[in-house]
Amino acid sequence: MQQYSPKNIEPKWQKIWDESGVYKADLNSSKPKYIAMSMFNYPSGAGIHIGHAMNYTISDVKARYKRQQGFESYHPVGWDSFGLPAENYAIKTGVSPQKSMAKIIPDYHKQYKAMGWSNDWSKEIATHEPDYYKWTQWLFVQLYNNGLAYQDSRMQWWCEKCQTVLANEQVIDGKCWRHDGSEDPLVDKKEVKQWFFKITDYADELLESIEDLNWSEVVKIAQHNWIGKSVGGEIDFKIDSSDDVIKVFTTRPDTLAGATFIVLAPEHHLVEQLLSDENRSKVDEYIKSAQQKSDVERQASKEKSGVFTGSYAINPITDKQIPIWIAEYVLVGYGTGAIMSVPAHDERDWEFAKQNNLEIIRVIDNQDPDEDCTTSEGILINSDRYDGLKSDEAREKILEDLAKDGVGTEKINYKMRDWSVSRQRYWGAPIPIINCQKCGTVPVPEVDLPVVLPELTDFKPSGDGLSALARAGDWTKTKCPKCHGQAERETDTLDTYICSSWYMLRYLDPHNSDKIFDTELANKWMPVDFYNGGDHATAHLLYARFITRFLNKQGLVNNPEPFDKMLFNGKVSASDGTAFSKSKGNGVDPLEIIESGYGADALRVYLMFAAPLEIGTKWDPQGVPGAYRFLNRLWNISSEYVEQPNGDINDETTKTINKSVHSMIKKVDQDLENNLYNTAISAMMGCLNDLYKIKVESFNKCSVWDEALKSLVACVAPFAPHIAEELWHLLGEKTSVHADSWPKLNEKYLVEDQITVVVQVNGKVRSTILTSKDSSEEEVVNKAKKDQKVATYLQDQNIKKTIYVPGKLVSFVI
RNA sequence: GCGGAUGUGGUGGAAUUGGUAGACACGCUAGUCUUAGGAACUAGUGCCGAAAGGCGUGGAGGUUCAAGUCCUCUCAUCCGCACCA
Repeated sequence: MQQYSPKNIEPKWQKIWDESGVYKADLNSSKPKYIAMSMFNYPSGAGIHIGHAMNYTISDVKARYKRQQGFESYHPVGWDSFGLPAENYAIKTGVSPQKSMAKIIPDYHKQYKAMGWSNDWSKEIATHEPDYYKWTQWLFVQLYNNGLAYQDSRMQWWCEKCQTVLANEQVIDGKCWRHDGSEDPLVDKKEVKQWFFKITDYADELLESIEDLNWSEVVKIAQHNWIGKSVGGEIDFKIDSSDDVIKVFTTRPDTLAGATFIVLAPEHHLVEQLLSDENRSKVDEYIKSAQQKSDVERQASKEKSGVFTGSYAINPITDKQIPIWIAEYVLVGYGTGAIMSVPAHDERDWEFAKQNNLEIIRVIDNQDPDEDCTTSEGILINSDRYDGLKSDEAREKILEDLAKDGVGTEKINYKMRDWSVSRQRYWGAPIPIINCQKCGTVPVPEVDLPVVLPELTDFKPSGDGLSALARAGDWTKTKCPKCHGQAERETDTLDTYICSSWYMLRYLDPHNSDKIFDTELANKWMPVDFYNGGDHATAHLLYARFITRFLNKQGLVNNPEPFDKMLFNGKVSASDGTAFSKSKGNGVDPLEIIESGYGADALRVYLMFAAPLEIGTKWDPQGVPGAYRFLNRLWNISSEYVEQPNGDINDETTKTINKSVHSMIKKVDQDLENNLYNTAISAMMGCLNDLYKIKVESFNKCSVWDEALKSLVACVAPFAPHIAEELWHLLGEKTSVHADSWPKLNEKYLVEDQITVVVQVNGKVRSTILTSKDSSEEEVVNKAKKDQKVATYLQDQNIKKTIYVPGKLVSFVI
């Protein structure tokens, strides 16, 4: 008998699968389709880590399960290969990202195959290839042509030394990643012209359709909050001794009379003209320090810092002068960048007023809570002619009156902002726009796509906030498609989130050179049946929804949503509960585990068994050996079995085997449908333990044992594909276990003749009795009473009450 | 602060509509065997107790014949958003 040795069997089957193409999906197949995938991989030089092992195994199990059930199952693979890390690496080393990707991606091929993932390699895509980004650019042009792409300015991190914008990631402890010495300056914010997609046009439909999504709740809630719809009003506050007005968004127009001051964001466009001379230097200093903080930092600090501008506005209800302040916690990006402060009815405003000695006026009187505690509705006070109105009446009335005077309007506001899609960087898809002095911004005609990214030797940004492409000389010079005059190419590139917002569609038609994808194929295969990942609850998942909705409106795909089931899986953290990190050296390398002899199968089983998928888990060094032991036992019983002589087994044993195996099948089926992988695996372990006990008594080659072992092997196959394939063949099968092999549940084996009934006395379990499944209530209760243990508790006392739950329990109350 | 969860043995975690709490696994203990291995197999393992029995799902109450599960209050931890006007 051979020992279980993953080192021998895993590479063997990987090669055979490669050659036989068992994982190649026929997109035109007449079989029912199933597509399972995990979030796009960004290829870095470090190779796959345990998080990848987790994510891709989850979707692989799903794809394999469906393939074994006879679905045309597609588990795609591709690379989100544009992006900042490759560019940073290129800047440091001078090696072009094109060259590093050409080396890195083939390494990933080996690693994916070593993990035993059932990817269809014939349809592999990579976003940095012109064949792919031609369509990313095409998509940009469609959005542009539909009025959904526009240019505007937004504040950006800025490094004075590099003369370039920085990503959040490139700002480290307030300094530029390349200029982080003690003499280097802190980074700053600067207004930069950018391209935007008008995702806010889709805010309502993205919000409304969330409830229909079959997604992990956490993601749905996160998206809901991210879109952040709030209904209120926009109110004009006239500036005293000026004709200008400050527009303010509020969800509480009813509290308008209590607005005792105005707060502007430091970047608000009116700040400059509001400053009195004595306040100017103080305010300038304040603004500068605010700009060195991230939005998060500005809003997180407990101190409600702020400065007075020296100017006043007029409250439209009370006509009182109210001071205009500046505070960093007010952001330009949300609402109008200005708020009316009602300290009496907003905790944050209250703190600000207290700290800065500002007036506080109560304008809502909450009724005595004793009168009606559930619907206590505030009544307006100190609000001039609105006194006595209920809050929600006042909201409407005040807005109505303001509207009549042309100084207010109803307004719906969203927290979500438009999607900034331009990057002043080299390693991305060039924005397909030509800047012409005469015609303005002109999209590149479809025949001229792709605009190929030239391979440079120097990848540093060009200063003045431009990408390295600004130095690409001839490349930038072109003719205007409209007037044919001299013109220049846009040198910004596209945000990589665009690449990943439509890739699921390209998976369905990866080699199409005429179209972004074939609509018929997309209609057949969309939406993606199963999608998972442990990141991007908002950004990527929202962008993919937005783009799919856009393509749907263009008539390119029927279904407006990209992903049917989306599982937001937990992460594996280090044994000490902290995140895995290179610098801490607490990482676990999946390939090392495989090569150490435990193999990919044991690693996969451990990861899927450790915890429910939606909950994270700590890495347990004993976990993989434990999973290995299970597989080893499966190996040993199968190897022993094929050496047994032919023979019969008795009816009793046959029943026991069938019952164990079929209840396992039932549980595994249910759990795989519901993504409860951990309990599916424990059901298989339980079944294997049963078979070990049975084989001591009766172990002959026969159809019952044959079926039992094959069923178990087939159920293990999605999790541990290599050992399953090996044993499947050992047990005499000629075709692969990875297609059309799923065992059929037969409920008749699950029927019980004898049922265990629990007997309670005064609510405590005192005994259990065995009864026939056909027994009447009377029979069961009588049997329960006679049970020796129960009888000692009942003694001769009166039974006040008897509760009978058929097939489950008898409960006596005495 | 707001929103969302989650609290079960030494550990990871199981427990349909309320109906035998602790499945499965790790760890540990004892034993068997030996081609001494990263074995394999067998038995045991919630806590207290010699046993009978009692106690046990963060804590305190409550509903019920019966509560991990339902209700009220409370404590703790984690995640998301981040002063959202």
